[in-house]
Amino acid sequence: MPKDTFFNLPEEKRQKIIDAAIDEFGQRSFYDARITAVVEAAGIAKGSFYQYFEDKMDLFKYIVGLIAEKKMAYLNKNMMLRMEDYSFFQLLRELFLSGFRFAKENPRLVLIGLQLLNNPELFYQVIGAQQDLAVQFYEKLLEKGMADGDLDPKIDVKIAARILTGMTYSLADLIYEDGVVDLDDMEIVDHMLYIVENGLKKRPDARDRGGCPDGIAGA
Amino acid sequence: MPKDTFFNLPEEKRQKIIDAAIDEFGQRSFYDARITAVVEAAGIAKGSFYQYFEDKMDLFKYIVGLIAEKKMAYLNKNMMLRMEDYSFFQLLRELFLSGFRFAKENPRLVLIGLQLLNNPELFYQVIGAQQDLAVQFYEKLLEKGMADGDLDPKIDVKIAARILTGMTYSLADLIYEDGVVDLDDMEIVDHMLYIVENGLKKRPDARDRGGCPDGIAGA
Amino acid sequence: MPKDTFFNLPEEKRQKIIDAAIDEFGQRSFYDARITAVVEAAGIAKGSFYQYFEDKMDLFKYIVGLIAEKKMAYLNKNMMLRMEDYSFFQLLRELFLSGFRFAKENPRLVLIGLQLLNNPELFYQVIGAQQDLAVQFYEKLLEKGMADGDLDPKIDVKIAARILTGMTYSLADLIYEDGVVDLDDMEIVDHMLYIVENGLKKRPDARDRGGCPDGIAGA
Amino acid sequence: MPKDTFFNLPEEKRQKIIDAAIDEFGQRSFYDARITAVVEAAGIAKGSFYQYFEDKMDLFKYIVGLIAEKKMAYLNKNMMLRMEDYSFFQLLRELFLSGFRFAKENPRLVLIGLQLLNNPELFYQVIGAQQDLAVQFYEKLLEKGMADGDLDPKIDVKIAARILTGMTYSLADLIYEDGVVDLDDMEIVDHMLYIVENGLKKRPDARDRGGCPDGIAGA
DNA sequence: GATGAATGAGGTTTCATTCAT
DNA sequence: AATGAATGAAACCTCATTCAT
Repeated sequence: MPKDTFFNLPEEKRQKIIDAAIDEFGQRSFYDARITAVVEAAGIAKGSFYQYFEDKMDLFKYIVGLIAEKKMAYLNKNMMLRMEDYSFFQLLRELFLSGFRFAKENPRLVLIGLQLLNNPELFYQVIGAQQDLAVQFYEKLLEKGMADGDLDPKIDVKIAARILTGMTYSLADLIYEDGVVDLDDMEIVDHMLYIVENGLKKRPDARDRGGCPDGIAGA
Repeated sequence: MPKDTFFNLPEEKRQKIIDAAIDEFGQRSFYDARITAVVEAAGIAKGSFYQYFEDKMDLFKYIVGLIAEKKMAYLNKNMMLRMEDYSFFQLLRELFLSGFRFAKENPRLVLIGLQLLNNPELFYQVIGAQQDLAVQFYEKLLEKGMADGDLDPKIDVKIAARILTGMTYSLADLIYEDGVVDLDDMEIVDHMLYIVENGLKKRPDARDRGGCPDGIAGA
Repeated sequence: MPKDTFFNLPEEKRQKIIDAAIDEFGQRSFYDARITAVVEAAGIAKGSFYQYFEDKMDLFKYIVGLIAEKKMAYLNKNMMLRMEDYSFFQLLRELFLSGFRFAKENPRLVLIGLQLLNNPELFYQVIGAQQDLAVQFYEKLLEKGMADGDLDPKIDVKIAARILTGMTYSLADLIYEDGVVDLDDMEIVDHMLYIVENGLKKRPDARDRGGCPDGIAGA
Repeated sequence: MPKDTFFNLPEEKRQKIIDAAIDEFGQRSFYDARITAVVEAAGIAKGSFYQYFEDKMDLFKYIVGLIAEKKMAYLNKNMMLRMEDYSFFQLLRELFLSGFRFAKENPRLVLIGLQLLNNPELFYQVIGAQQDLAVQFYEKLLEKGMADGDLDPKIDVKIAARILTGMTYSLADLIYEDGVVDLDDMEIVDHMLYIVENGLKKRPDARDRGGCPDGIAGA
């Protein structure tokens, strides 16, 4: 956690430091990122930095926290507060859309997040022992969908949660490559969801597919 | 490329260096990885390292090449050579299975590969200008499946390719967390494929879903 | 250019660094000189050096600049500002004398300067594209002397400028070998000038020497 | 001195090593020159080098010796063997001409020589305590000229020897800058000699110049 | 005698962090 | 609270020289 001195700073200065840190962590890996660059961009003295933060990791954790917070803000709050009023697929669509919008508008922040995902050691230090929150959230959502009878009961919830989480990241990747997909935002999300929905939803005539997934195992 | 001197080394010594390098690159990012640590772990003099490799990047490229080579070896060669004899979903299953086995047996190597994926600049230096091969490969496979009439024609191939690539990585993630899923290998793959297959396959009565994905857009 | 931090240093410390640098560059070529030796002699931390200077070249350029500055200070300023009031040979004598005094009192500095002269590549990096200033200056001076009628018109100005420049360096050489010449400073200069003056000056009866230099060519 | 093994080498191989060494020492200072580069260019093994030479310095000394030898070869031998049959100025002209030709045809070798001149420490190690041979030679020559009555008796022999040596180097400098002087070789030498001759030669009416050099001292 | 791999000291440079002002 | 100079560990890399084959 940043020290009190940091939070006592005038809003403007604090923001400058945050921006500088995001810039640096967005361009270089945690280990490669330089406090020197941050303080220069923020226009503060090197010594001051250590009066606001314990060390480099302290700053990184703080920034990662901010990112998570900001990402949450992209969610439709009303919807999230009344989750029980929406169907599984409605909620899923909102999650994808908000993730997409966040990534589109904050590509630098996504990069920082991705860095964490693929560096378990770093992840452990920053996020601690807790499981990946996104996976947990999707698991909960899937359980609800299952309970509501929206989902194919043959699906393994844990695995489906992984797939959905992975798709969130795939979504992010699509941002970084201009022109790969020439649909507009909502369409991209809809195409993804079209596949997912078919993959997950309960269908009345599930019987015609036999004891899947075991049936597939024979292929 | 490593220098000739490296390939002239006794097998055992060469392997020790490779192991040391994999250890280091598996634990730290490319930029953070230390030649010093590699030579110490390998039990060679620092100067010797530079008689085997041009520099740190040279070593890294070599290791990445080894990984790609090893990963290829997990594929069922007969199947890949006669791709036209198999259905889309049969091929997909083989790809997932081989990816899964590789990840299961070489978790350290997967980590190094993942590092590349999320560092475009590094990726460019190591792999060169070529696009992500996995995505390209899945695109080709999907086009074939589409031509064979195995797939739902409403699917966007590029987006589906992303999803499948993403799932490959999700699969890898499952390795790192013991006990998250308590199914055995083939079952995990089958559960994933069950979802994917439902998501992608052509179904006779597609009409009952209306002009999806646009139909979904109204949700 | 050294960084501000260097100029903010207490005079004494700054001088210690300069002295250490001069010592090192005086004893070893630029490429061979060791920052390590400089910081040790100056009694500062290695890191500190890089807070004062960009790199080794930065330090070297600075030292060379100091030398040029110091050398200028040996010139009789009044005389240089009113060059038109003096004859060619009076000016030449002042130049030699100042060069001699500088070399006598700063033998280490002369060494560093000489190093530049015989390393065109280094010279180019440090001094830039400009021609050897000394040669240019002597050319100007000779042209003036020619215009004033002080010099033998048969002389080739460019070649004479080279000779004079070379003599400046010869003068410097005499410093390094104690006792080679047992005259005092002014006498050494006067003996040199005696030869030069006879060599260059216009003489009324130049006719009796025939079409020299071609006449000499027959010798 | 190189070891016997070196002299037992086939002529061709020996020459290749010499060429490689000259190339390297011509491009980089002694300290900066790399044995590695020499052995590569010569196509021999690193270990072999140390069977031919004691160390880097041993090679350097040998090369410098070769250069001196080669330079001597440019002198007109007949003339040098019968020095007493020629006048001071005839001999001087031959020396300049041979120096000029040598420099013109072996610019790389001159560079190596110049390196020595401006690094007293290196000079001492390579040439030993002996004085600069060129200066000594010019001193002898001047003494002879003086005895023969060719030279102005007011001249200081030691100083004149320096000037002449310096001019030899100036001559070398002129080689490196194409187009600075647009005369052909002999003309350049003649112009230099014209100045020198006027500067040094005895003139019948020396009286009209008063007690020079002291006369100049009043300027 | 020839080879070339092995060695390790030593060089420049970077940067997080401390500390005196 | 703010500053920024000082520090020194540690990184990459080069190269003369040795030594086993």
